[in-house]
Amino acid sequence: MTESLDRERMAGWRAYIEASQRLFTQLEEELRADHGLSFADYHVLVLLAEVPGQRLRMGELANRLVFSPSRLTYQITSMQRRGLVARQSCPQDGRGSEAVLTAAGLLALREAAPGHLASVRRHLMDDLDDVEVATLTRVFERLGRRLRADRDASSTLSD
Amino acid sequence: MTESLDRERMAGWRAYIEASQRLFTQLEEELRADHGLSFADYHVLVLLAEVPGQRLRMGELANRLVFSPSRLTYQITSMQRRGLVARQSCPQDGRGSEAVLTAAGLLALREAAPGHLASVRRHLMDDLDDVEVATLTRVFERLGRRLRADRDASSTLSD
DNA sequence: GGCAGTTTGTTGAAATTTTAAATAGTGCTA
DNA sequence: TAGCACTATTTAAAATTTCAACAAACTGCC
Repeated sequence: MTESLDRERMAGWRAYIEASQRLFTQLEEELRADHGLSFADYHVLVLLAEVPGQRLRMGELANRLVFSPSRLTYQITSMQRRGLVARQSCPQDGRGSEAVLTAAGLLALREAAPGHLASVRRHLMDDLDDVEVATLTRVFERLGRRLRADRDASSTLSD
Repeated sequence: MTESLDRERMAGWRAYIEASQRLFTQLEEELRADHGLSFADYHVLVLLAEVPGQRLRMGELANRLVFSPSRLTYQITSMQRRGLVARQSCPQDGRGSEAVLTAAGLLALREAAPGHLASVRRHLMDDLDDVEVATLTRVFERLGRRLRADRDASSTLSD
């Protein structure tokens, strides 16, 4: 009984991971072909655009993206070269620096977003009914909260 | 109205992608730390293990993993070096080759699977009720089917 | 104030991974 | 059998990621 329940859950897991992998690959391809942006590029632009001042500390950005510090440095340097973001040293903390969305970055996001969101709708959302959307949202918001909490907890283990 | 519906759907999308990214990162970390396997390694092992003869043509494997041919060659060569798979030329088609699961590969999978599946349960499945599992399964099986169909269709466009 | 210990972010070198173009070998078909 | 298509690999280059050091700046404490 637990056995068959497990099997059902594992089938769900398999379906989830395989379809997600495929979906992410597909979306990244379209984003790159149509707008020259990687998934990470796009995600950075979104995160910066929706925050007051359109700026975030490197550390905070790394947390949200689940990137290592040096990986984020690389990512931001690359975006800086393309003019999508700028770097500013942090007023409050001389060690820190902030990534700031540039006008070009905002423009790039505005150009990419409609097409990208249309892809998301076409590949995923349009096929879901309201109950499914609600369940999906609930499940993944819960999961996200829990994973963030886990991460915070494990980084505090050394205390 | 369509407006607010869209907003709900987009919130769902955001939650889904962020939590999934976090989950996959976490699971890959554990898999690598505990068993020295990448997600791709593990996935190859699973695909080979569950197919009769424990062997798949390179092309078929590439399709299932959504890998380019040369990327798969690299992946399999790496696993071959570690003794997890072997290569055999295909009897039916002299051009082709097959990746075959080795005893060591099967062993590695058997060692890794319980811990990995436990992680999956702990991070994701244990927190879902039956209705949520059913919805998740249904949604992603449908999505997977559709994405596979899309890919097949687009590769046949040249006809 | 000044020192020890942290934290923040970057750097540079190395390792890994991915891509793109060219290639070798085989199958199919006119 | 010639020509074209298909399968997979090779090669070199590019892109990405990690790791270990590092510098600068903050903290708290004496």
